[in-house]
Amino acid sequence: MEPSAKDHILSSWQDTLHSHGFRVTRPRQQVMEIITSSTTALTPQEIYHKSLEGERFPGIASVYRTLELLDKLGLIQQIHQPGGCHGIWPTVEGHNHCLICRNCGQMKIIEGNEDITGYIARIENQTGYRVDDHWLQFFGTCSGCLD
Amino acid sequence: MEPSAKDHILSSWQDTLHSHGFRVTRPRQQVMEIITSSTTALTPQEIYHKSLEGERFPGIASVYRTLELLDKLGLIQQIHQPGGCHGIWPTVEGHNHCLICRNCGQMKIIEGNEDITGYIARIENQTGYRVDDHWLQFFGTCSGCLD
DNA sequence: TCCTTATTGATAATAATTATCATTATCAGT
DNA sequence: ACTGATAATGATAATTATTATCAATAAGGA
Ligand SMILES: [Zn+2]
Ligand SMILES: [Zn+2]
Ligand SMILES: [Zn+2]
Ligand SMILES: [Zn+2]
Repeated sequence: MEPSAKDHILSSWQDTLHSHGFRVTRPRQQVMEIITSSTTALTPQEIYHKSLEGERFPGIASVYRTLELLDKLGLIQQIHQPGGCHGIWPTVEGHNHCLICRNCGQMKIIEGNEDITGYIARIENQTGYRVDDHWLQFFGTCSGCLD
Repeated sequence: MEPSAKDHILSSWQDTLHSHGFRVTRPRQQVMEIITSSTTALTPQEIYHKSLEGERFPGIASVYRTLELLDKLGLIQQIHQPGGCHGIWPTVEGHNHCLICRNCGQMKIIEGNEDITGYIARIENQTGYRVDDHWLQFFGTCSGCLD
């Protein structure tokens, strides 16, 4: 069985930890494993509760500490939704947009290649703002939930 | 002096409260006044602390209760940002996007007339999702902060 | 003005996050 | 593989944000 995308992210994250002088500990591995194997953006509490399913699990403080570290290293990002805003998801290289199923929470990352530069230029002219970033996210129903 | 846009929103909100059988009380008026006169999206706590500047002010519980009511009536919405997600802002009629200054927090609402329907169709084909809504928000620097 | 009752304020309870510190375990150096 | 320095953990206390409770108050119709 070839290594999955998840395994690739996991080992890349461990390399990043090591190369920054951070230790790869069991609690950190557990949290990273949960994040990378999820199909939905999980909250810190959800990550903690998932970890309880194992026979050994990290303390809640270590979950938060790991998330803080992964965030500082730019490995994760927060996903915002109308119903809740602490969803954790691996950072994807380059500009992108996310697509979330309202029903089951399943997430997809859309590699961003849309052209809204014209729209942005118009907004800058209208408002006098200089725009340097944007969030574009889509909400809907995934194919599984459509059936 | 002609009535400002803020006064117009305020009296419209009071009408909405009355027409739904809710009383227009002093605490509610204070919270509504703070929200409608702000140039930035305020958190519940910020709204409460601003209210303390007056000689009489609502209890923190009434601030939350008022926000809950305004939200239920669709009069306010939450503004999400990388740094924090409980910003309260008056709802604007129709589809729109928001533009936030990273430096001072000043907000502008852009009446949404962008054309991303082609992009959405492409995403639906790629992913099998049905997309029914989206968030598009811009971050940058306002003209005041550019000087 | 009076009366009904929706709403408030004070505060307790709950929930989420952060701080503290003695103990544990990673991993570089042998 | 063993050892030691110390980064990191777990348990728990502290802090912060939000919600629930309930007797007292005040909005607004009669
Ligand atoms: Zn958010
Ligand atoms: Zn779904
Ligand atoms: Zn500004
Ligand atoms: Zn739009």
